[in-house]
Parts: sequence; structure tokens; C-alpha cells
Amino acid sequence: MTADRLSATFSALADPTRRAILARLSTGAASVNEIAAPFSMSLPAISKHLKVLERAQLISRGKEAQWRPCELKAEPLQEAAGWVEQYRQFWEERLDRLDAYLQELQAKEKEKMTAPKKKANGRKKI
Amino acid sequence: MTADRLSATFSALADPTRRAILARLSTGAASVNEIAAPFSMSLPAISKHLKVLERAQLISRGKEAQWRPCELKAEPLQEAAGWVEQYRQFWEERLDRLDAYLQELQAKEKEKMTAPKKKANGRKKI
DNA sequence: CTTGTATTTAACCATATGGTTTAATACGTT
DNA sequence: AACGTATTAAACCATATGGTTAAATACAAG
Repeated sequence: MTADRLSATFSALADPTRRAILARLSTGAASVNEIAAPFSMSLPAISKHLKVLERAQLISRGKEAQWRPCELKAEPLQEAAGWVEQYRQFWEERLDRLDAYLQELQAKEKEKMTAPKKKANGRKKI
Repeated sequence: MTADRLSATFSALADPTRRAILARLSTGAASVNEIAAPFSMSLPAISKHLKVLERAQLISRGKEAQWRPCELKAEPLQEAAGWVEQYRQFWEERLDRLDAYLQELQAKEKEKMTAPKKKANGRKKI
């Protein structure tokens, strides 16, 4: 499946082991063994996680003798940040609208008390 | 598995259908049928996606007659934004360090030419 | 109380994910 | 050539994911 790049990015970030690997790499490039050291997990498991991160273009890999040093590549993270930012903005806006709505509600409190019954499809768009 | 909340958030965001649902909900609350309309997918499938979003606390659900209106809840997104932001900062920093490193490299160009052989474990921390 | 609408549950299926262990590969060193 | 180290590949397993269809549930209205 793995539709688009954004999906691949979020999917890669959904695993705590992989996020920890990225954190490690943010302090500098490292070999697979170095990366694997803190985890109580087999080397092949880490190797698979690295492959996921590489396919999501969150890391790039070099070739130095028998080592395949990994390096953080933050471009997809910026893309993800952009996506999320869009909703952060929405959220701020929404809080403003909620505030306005609550004030409107408070103003119409008395009128509401006299209404006989509430219609079922009257969902408020806050 | 679904370790922590951050994992749940990223995992929920990893699906394009779910991201589209969030986009729809950012324009206002909606019923399941309304949400499902644009997708060529069965209602139960949408229902499952909504459950995932709800468990990730990205939406909340009401109960109005036979409708279960969904509403966007952006808190986890802010958490995710925070996590990603950390790496955006790293990335800017890293670009600065790379810049500095390249200048240093350029300065030592001649000296490097006289070095006899490169040691294998001499990975630079850029 | 029956019908219609909205939604979820159940059962099922195919594929993906995350882990394991046991080879295989690649390379530097002796 | 043989050995040790670094890493990946293969085969396997359990569980998760994303979808389906058919049935169950919840509620409003006739």
C-alpha cells in the first residue's frame, strides 16, 4: 500500500524504535552496530527498521569498508511538519471560533430555555 | 503494540484516507455518512478508520439520535508537531554545522593531500 | 409495532509489520 | 587462504491492518 511519501514518513515515525534511532542519528552518523547497541533486539530487526527509514528517505546510507553508516535526512520531516502545521493553525482558529460561539450561546441563553424540542439534525459547526 | 500516544498519532496519520477524513473534519463536524460520501469504500471500512482516529484521540464523537457526529481534536497533532519541530531545528543546526565543516575541509585541503592512507573508522560527525 | 436510516459488529480474507533464528555476503586482517 | 567482524537475506511466526459482505443494533417516525 504505502501510498505517498507523507504516508511513508508518518508510517516510519509510528514506531518508537525508529524514532529512537532518528534521535540517535541526530547526534551524528553511526554504524548499524552502534545504532543497535542500546536496543534489546536482534541485529536483523534493527536492519529492517533501517530499511524502513531509508525507504521513507529519513536516513541515507553510506558504504565504508564493511560498514553502512547511517545519516539523518530531515527533508521528509519538514514535509510532515508542514502537514501538521496546517492543523495547528486550524486548531488556533477553531479555538477562536469556539470562544465566539460560547459567547453567542451565553447571549441566547434565555431564548433557548423557551424552545419546546430540539431538532435531531441541528448539529452545530463549531 | 501501539506503544505510546505519539506512536498512535503517527500511526493514525500514516493512512491517506484518515488524513482526508481529518481534512474534511477541519471544515466542521460531520456524521459518519457525510464523512464516508467522498470515498469509494464501504461504510464499515470508514467506521474502522474513525475508530482508529478516535483511539488516537484525533477525533471525538457525539451521540445525536442515530448519528455519531465526529469532531476534530487537534491536541495529539500538537504533540506530534512538537516532536517533528525538534528535528526541524536539528536540521537547520545541521546545515550550519555542515557549512562550517565544508569550510574547515576547504582550509585543510593541502594538508589532506599529504596524508598516506585513510583509516576505516574515521567517520566524520557532520 | 413495523419500517427506514445510521452505524457498528462479526466473520472472513489478503497482505503488512515486527520480531525471531539461521545462513549468506562483504570486507579487512593475519 | 582462512578468520573475524559488520551487515543483510531467507525462512518462519504471530499479530496488526485494511478491506469486504452480511447481520445486528439504535433510534425516529409512520
